[in-house]
Amino acid sequence: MPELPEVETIRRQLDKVLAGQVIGNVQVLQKKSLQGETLKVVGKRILGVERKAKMIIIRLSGELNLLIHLKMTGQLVYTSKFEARSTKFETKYTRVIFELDKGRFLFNDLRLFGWIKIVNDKQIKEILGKMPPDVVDKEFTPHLLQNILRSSGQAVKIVLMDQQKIGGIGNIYANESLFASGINPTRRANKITKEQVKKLHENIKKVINQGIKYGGSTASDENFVNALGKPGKYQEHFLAYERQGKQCHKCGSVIKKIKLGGRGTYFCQKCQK
DNA sequence: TGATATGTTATCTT
DNA sequence: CAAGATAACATATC
Repeated sequence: MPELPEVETIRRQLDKVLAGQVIGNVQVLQKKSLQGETLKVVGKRILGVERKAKMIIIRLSGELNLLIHLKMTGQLVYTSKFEARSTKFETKYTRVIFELDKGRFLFNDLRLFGWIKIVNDKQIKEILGKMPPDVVDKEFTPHLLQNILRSSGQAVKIVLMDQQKIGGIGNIYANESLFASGINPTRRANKITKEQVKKLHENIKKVINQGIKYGGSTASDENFVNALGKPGKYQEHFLAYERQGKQCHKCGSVIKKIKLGGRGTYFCQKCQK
């Protein structure tokens, strides 16, 4: 669901439409979805929208921030005041509504795993400081990836998705980058050769950037939409994810699906060793 | 009806 | 104790 490319897509759009606006009323329809003192953000100006791994950070005046994690089914959607229907995007899963001077944005979340936290600059700094580099950061080098993989005996796919180790990769992009690299997802991380690590590093970057380029992905069982309520297009370019039973684009044999760490895992037995 | 899907964390097991 | 495995969270859909 929302992984780095999806979250980045939302960030770019939100930054464009929200920057400079002032927060008016905040409607909390589901208490669980918003943590912190709501009243603090009323009257604050939105300075910009940033991202770290799969989290969105909306920077506010007064050294405040909205820290947002969409988890699996969260959506952040914006409507301007000039749009015909003011209730656009509102559903029974709308959890929080932020009213602004020129529009409003909603936090929709079907499964209630996602959250918004109101935190000050100091708290944000602390939280972000503990996080490892994102796959799009300069610090994410082949050398760093090698160190991460070398120190774990877990299956490589599980390590790639571990947010404590690397930021931004979820199930879709893990499957796609391993397919592109010809590496079996079940291979122990510390058994991957140096050349394979280099290839994997390259392909992670490639796949993530493709994902951003196509505005993220909305797979068949997912509900991802961008900040304008539109689905992504990267699913049209999947080579592994959700392709079980179909032909491998490289060798023509059949893509398999297994469960790894409780998650759907797709790969070609012939191409990925 | 019950299995399945997903990101992250809590909790259990080795 | 740490690493690794699995359950839990919520709910729509097949």
